[in-house]
Amino acid sequence: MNIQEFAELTQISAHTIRYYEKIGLLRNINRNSSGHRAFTKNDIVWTDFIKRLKDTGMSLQDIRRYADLREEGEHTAKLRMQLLQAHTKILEERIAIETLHLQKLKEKIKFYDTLIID
Amino acid sequence: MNIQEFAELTQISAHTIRYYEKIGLLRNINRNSSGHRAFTKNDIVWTDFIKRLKDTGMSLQDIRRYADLREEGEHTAKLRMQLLQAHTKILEERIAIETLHLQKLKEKIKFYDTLIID
DNA sequence: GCTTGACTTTGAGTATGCTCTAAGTTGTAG
DNA sequence: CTACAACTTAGAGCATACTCAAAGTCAAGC
Repeated sequence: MNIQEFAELTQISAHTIRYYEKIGLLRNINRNSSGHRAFTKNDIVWTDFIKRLKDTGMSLQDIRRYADLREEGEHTAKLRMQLLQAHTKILEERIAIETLHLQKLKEKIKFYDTLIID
Repeated sequence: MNIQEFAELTQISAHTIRYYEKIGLLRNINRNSSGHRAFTKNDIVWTDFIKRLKDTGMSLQDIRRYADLREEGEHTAKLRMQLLQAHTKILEERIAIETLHLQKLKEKIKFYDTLIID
């Protein structure tokens, strides 16, 4: 599929997709005879994973490091798993903090509620 | 207290504190006879609240709008409460999404685990 | 009274993650 | 065969949130 279809499916702009390729997040994207990018289903799977890492607060630089390891092959699988484990730990901590923040905000709202009578 | 003590207590650099004042997050900071900022306990309470909003993903611009309303006085209390309610909703949604991401990452780790035997 | 150190201001510089522009190429439709 | 839309690249520009630099002020200690 071409870049527009891929952009549609992944919900990432064509600009950003090219940018992701430029900084090494996307690799080995096929090209057709006219030099246009030809994306595959595998590219979608990988891109969705990039989105997941990004949405959970991983920097593009760190995602790129993961992509580097992926490129190096099977022998880096254990290391990649460890990186993912470290990341889930950070994520768990963030969810815990956000849950606390949420509770505090709700307390503040409750306090506002006692002040406002109308 | 001076800016260094305040920076220590709030865990925000003096640079950033001045920046926050410049963009209107901090207001009416007292000054001593030499023109140096003299922070109060109230400033700490408000700054901690700024941190909470920021840590839950609110932009400095939106925090500034909240600060504007706060400055306008009591009659904006209801509106501020509504802004906070809207923000808690966004936060709840984000926590839900992150929890899903966490689950998916753990599934991927489990999958790595079946691949790696050593 | 002069040095020292912490403060002050204005404005410039930086990192991240896009986002867009300019100039050019290619493939299909009329 | 030419117009046109969609692609290509390199590189500039932008928003956010800092972060720092330069030049100056001020109070306390020697």
